[in-house]
Amino acid sequence: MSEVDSFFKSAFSVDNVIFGFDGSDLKVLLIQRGAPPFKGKLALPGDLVYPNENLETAAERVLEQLTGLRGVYLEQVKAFGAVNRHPLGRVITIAYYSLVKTKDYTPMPASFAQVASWHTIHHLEELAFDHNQILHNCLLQLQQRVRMAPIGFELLPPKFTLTELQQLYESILETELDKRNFRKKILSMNLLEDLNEMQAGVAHRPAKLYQFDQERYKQFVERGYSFDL
Amino acid sequence: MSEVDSFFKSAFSVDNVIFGFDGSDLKVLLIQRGAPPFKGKLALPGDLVYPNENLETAAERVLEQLTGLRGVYLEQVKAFGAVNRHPLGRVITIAYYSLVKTKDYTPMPASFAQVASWHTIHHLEELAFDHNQILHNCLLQLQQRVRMAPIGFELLPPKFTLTELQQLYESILETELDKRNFRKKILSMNLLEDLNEMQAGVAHRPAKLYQFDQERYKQFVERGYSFDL
DNA sequence: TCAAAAGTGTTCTTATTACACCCATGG
DNA sequence: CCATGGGTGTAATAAGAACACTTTTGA
Repeated sequence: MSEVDSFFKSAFSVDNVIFGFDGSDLKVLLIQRGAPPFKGKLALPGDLVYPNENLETAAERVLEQLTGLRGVYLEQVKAFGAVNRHPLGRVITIAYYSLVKTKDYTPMPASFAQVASWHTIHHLEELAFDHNQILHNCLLQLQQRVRMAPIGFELLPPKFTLTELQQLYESILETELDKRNFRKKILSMNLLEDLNEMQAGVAHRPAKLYQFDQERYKQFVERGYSFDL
Repeated sequence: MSEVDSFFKSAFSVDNVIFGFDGSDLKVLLIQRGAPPFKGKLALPGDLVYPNENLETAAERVLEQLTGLRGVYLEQVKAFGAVNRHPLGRVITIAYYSLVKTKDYTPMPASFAQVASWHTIHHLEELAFDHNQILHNCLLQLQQRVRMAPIGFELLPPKFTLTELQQLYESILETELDKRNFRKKILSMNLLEDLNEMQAGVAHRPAKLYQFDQERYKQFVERGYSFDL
């Protein structure tokens, strides 16, 4: 084999950290591996990238095969390429994270997965490959992202309460926030529309429902902001 | 060729955006390509990654072959993998940026380069491959980084003036800063040590020289901060 | 009537901004 | 003596942090 050929004895994959929010906790969608290596272990959903496929397309494909979802929020984090990260050969992987509304998710066992299920982010067991490290890096990037631009629209149902929004921020940032200060700040951005509707069927005073102002949401995504809480 | 084999008909490379600061402007070290494709065009220094080489090691190697420098600041940004980004085949590249003191740099024509030289970041001509896009992304990441942790130590000589430090921030962030407010803020961090030395040989009132407090610098790098200017 | 979460303002402290003049040196 | 950049403080404004009680509903 010529030297040049040896450069082409490697493959690349994408791995996707799919975040969801169930109303109180930030979750990640993991699969149980159906084949060696690491058969039976929990892992991030991922696949090899086809030779004529863009990286982002591959990440979208993995997501769609697993969840049936298209057009969701997806962002590349970085590449992981330690020589021995894959036991069967040199495989570098490009990590993405995506944000999905858990209610839109309908389980679809994909070719690369036997079982997919939601897991709480914190205190996770050991995952296959270097996936703990990948997950950790994606979480860090999400935590940075949430301070620069709004992401609630991607993770919350169309109508939500301020407490749900606050819990979303708290579970992403792993911190507690002051209720009054949070409301003051988020409402002062004019990002939310009061729907003049109430929660129903809860065993306490019902909360007002809000939705995002789409125009303003887009502006914030594009121009960014600093959201110190 | 089997389907599995076709996954291994691809290669990966690293490309390195090497930033330097000449005392007034932020610069990037570019090479003139000595071989096709894009022969004669300016490009980021980069190389294929050896089959048994870690990505970061490859980025360090490119940097050292070009500049002779080891142990400098180096950070991965992301992967670029559009199907047609390389005219000769499927090559995805992992982009890094590094920060060097321009005075430490001694030109070393590497195998992959005929000429290397510093260029101002803004208003660059068209580069080979997708290198304009890569450079732009690396600059964005540097701009974010500089708000989270100090980077002056990597780019400035051991002794520097407050005005030099301010010009560094201004050229990275592409903005103008108020002199008094900048000094107030940076000095209040206790990050700088007054050396009780002065500039000499300048045709104006000589400036005080400072150096970084190594311990405190390390703390800030690890714990981060929010540096809004 | 109890439990549970919703909703609501003010004060204090801290950080940010805007702004203009005199000083020390080399040529 | 002139040109050049170095060095300094204050007042006004804005943002952030801390904090406790009343309301509404279902069980």
